[in-house]
Amino acid sequence: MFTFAVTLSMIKKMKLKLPLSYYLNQDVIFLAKDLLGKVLFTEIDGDVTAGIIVETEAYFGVLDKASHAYGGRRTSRTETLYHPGGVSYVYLCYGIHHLFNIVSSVEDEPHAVLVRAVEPLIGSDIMELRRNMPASRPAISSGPGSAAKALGIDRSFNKKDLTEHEIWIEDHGIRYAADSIVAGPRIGVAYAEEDALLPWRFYVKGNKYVSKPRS
DNA sequence: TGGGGGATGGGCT
DNA sequence: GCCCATCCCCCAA
Repeated sequence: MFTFAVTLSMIKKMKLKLPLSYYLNQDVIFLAKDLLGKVLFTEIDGDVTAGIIVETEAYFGVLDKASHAYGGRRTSRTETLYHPGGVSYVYLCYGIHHLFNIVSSVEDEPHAVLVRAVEPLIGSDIMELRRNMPASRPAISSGPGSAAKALGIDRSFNKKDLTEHEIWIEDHGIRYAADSIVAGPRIGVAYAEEDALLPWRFYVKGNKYVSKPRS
C-alpha cells in the first residue's frame, strides 16, 4: 500500500489555475456560489500562501444598490469594476481593512464577487506572522478584512490579472454538496435598502472560518 | 475644498 | 454588546 503527499511543487506543475474564460461568465450569482471550494493564492517575495474560499458575496453591477457601481457610477476607484472579468478589485474599508473582490463578466458590466473568508491551506506560518495570531484561531482568515490580510492582499493588489502569478485562483476539485451551501443576505449593506435582503451571500455550512454577522 | 461615512475587526466591559 | 480606529472616497458647494 502506497501513500503520498501532494506537495506544493506538484500542485504548481499541474494546470489548476482558473482560465480567463471562467471569469467572463456573466452570471455573478452562479460564480459567487461556484467559487466556494476554489483555492485563492498569492505569491509575495517568494512567499506562497493559499486558502480555500468558504464564504463569498455577489455584487450585481449597476442594478445593485449595494455595489460601488450602482447606477453606473464610474470613478477612479470603481473603474476596476468595469474591466473585463479576471482582475482583482481591492479597496480600503473603514480606513483599515483591505477587501478583495473578483471582477467578473464582460467589459463595462461591473459585476464582482467579494471573498469573505478562506480556510488556510498553504503557508499557515506566514499567515500567522501577517495576522499576529496562531493559525488555530479561526479569526486568522474569517471575515473579508482578515482573509485579505492573511493572504497579504493590500491596495497594491488592485486590478491585478488573476491569470498571472502574483494572485490567482485554482480548482483543486474541492466540491460541496448543494445542501451544505447556504445562501443568505449580505453583510453590512443595510444602506442598500431593498437590495440588502437579496440572498447573495454564500457560505459552506459548518465551516469554522465563515464569518459571524453581528447580531 | 470640506466633511460625512463606509461590503470591518479586535479588544474590552 | 459597545466602541472606535483610520483613511480614502465621493459629492455637494
